[in-house]
Amino acid sequence: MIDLKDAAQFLRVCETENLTRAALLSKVSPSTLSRTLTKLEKELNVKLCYRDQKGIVITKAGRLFERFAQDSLRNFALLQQSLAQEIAPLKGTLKIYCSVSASYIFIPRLLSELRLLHPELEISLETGDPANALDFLNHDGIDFVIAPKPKELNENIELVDLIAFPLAMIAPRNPAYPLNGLDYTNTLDNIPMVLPERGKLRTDIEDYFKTHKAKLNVLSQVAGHEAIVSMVALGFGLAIVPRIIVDLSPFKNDVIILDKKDLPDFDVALCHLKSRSGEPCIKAINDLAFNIAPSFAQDLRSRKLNNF
Amino acid sequence: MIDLKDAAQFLRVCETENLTRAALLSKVSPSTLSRTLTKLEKELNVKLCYRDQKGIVITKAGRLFERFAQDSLRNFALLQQSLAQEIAPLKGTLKIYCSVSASYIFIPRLLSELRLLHPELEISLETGDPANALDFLNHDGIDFVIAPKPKELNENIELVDLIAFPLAMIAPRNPAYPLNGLDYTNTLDNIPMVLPERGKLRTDIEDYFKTHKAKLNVLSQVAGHEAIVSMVALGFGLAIVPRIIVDLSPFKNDVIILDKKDLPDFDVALCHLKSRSGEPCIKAINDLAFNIAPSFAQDLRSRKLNNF
DNA sequence: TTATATATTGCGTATAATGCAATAAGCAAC
DNA sequence: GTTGCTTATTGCATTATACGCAATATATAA
Repeated sequence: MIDLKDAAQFLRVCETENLTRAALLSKVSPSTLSRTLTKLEKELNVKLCYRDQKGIVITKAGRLFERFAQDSLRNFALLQQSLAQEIAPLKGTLKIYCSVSASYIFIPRLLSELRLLHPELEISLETGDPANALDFLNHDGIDFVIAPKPKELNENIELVDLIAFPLAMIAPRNPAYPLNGLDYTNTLDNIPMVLPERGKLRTDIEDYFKTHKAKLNVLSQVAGHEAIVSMVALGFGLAIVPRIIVDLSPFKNDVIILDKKDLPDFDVALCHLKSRSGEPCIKAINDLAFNIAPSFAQDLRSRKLNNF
Repeated sequence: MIDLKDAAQFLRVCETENLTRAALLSKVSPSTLSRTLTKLEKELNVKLCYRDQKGIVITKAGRLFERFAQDSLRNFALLQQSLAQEIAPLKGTLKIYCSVSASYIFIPRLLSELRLLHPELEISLETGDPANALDFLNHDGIDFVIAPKPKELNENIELVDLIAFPLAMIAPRNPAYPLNGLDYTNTLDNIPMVLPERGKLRTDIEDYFKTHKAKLNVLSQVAGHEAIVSMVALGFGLAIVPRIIVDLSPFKNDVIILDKKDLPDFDVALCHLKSRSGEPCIKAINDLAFNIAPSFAQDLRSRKLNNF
């Protein structure tokens, strides 16, 4: 019989029409997803999609199953909502750690949903440098951290993807800051950069320069993404930051966004210790985050971020 | 994530409120079903039913999940119907073997559904003694048999339950046949019985007398369930037959149905060789039977049996 | 008390799922 | 053509899961 997990994977295939990407989205290997497809087809006795080395094309039967999968998963989400009200409301204190940047993007919606379901639950929010946020899970009694998604997944940590922020490269708008006459629109090499002191964004930027074989000229190092925008606005150099940080900055109009299409995304996730996955509170929060994660992307698109 | 197989098992639990019986219906062991319940509860993070040595009581959350399970499985059945139309219609010849009794109960609906889906498929129907019908699968080129469900499941045979016929004990109505003055309403011992020559019904009756420690007095042996009713009507003895046979018999008004509540059911199933489960045609017919099996029970209740 | 019925759990086994690495095959650029 | 990139699939070894049997614990009935 059909497993909703498999149905969800098939939906990713329908969206992307690309097995490899769908596998990434589903957090399984392409081989697993390939086998899921054959399993579904054997179970349903129908060809769901034509597949060859060119890619994937969903069949008519596949579209029928897609609808079924969508309905089922929507119903399941609704069921979870209904069931949430049957759960004994959680009590105690929930400790969340996140960066200032993240806090005002995710926390409002997360907490307002949480208050509805579990009014008794006290929430303690700590903000700080996200660079080594994951360490807090082990030592500081923190239940969850909202952190940049680490490149290689830690064995002990379970996470829910919250959002993928596009990165943007920014330069000062004021023509009075010519940055020594460098033509920074065409080359990266040796451009003076304002960089975060450390953390995931820092290494992402270093990697980006490496793949472009450009020398990274670190002009100044700053703690906190927001401050970076200010520095750039004042002509201290160029920078790469999540675009959302630019949009929300009071200096937004003092920088220009350069056209760099190959910048990676800056993925943010809600993380907790895998060893605690069984605890009702951990599971409840995790499910909640999983359910509302898609709405963050919507919020991002509509620039509706903290009007709660 | 939820597997529809588990959801179906939970539905059986909701129907019976009894783990052991639900396990039987689902064809799994009670231990498996028990673990399915805990798995579902862990997955959904809710208590679905209270369970102790007295039995099972479904919770409010359980009822919510029951509705979800029903919806999902209904949608799945609808999906399968839709997909069936996408399948390349089957060709060739399908050979079915069944008893005369069974043929006019199941075959009409089965074949009319089949014709709709696969007009090209030729159907060859053979009728005969169901006693050793299963042997036909091995030797006689028969694809399916409709047969009494064997007590211990054969390793090589896969089956779909079609219906459970209640058995009924019947006696002649005509007071001119006092059967030697025996008070057969209170005791079974030594009552003159009309029995089928052999087959599942025969052994079921023998078992029934054994558990009641009553001597089985075989007055006459008859081939064919229908004829048994005639014999009883004519005063040759008492008999135990599927109640449906009585209801459909032209001698229906010449026998009376005795009040025996502990008679077992007479289960009928559609069987095929497990080794052929992978063949598209076998799978299609099997799925079709699985989907329409519940309607047989409805037909039985409403006595609507062969108006097709 | 004994017998029957209930659900659960320990344990060994069988089945299935998973990811890695290798493979095959199309496509594009040179 | 050839090389390099991308695509999906498959062999293989590992791990996880599912399963049923048998034993257990507990309640109900005789």
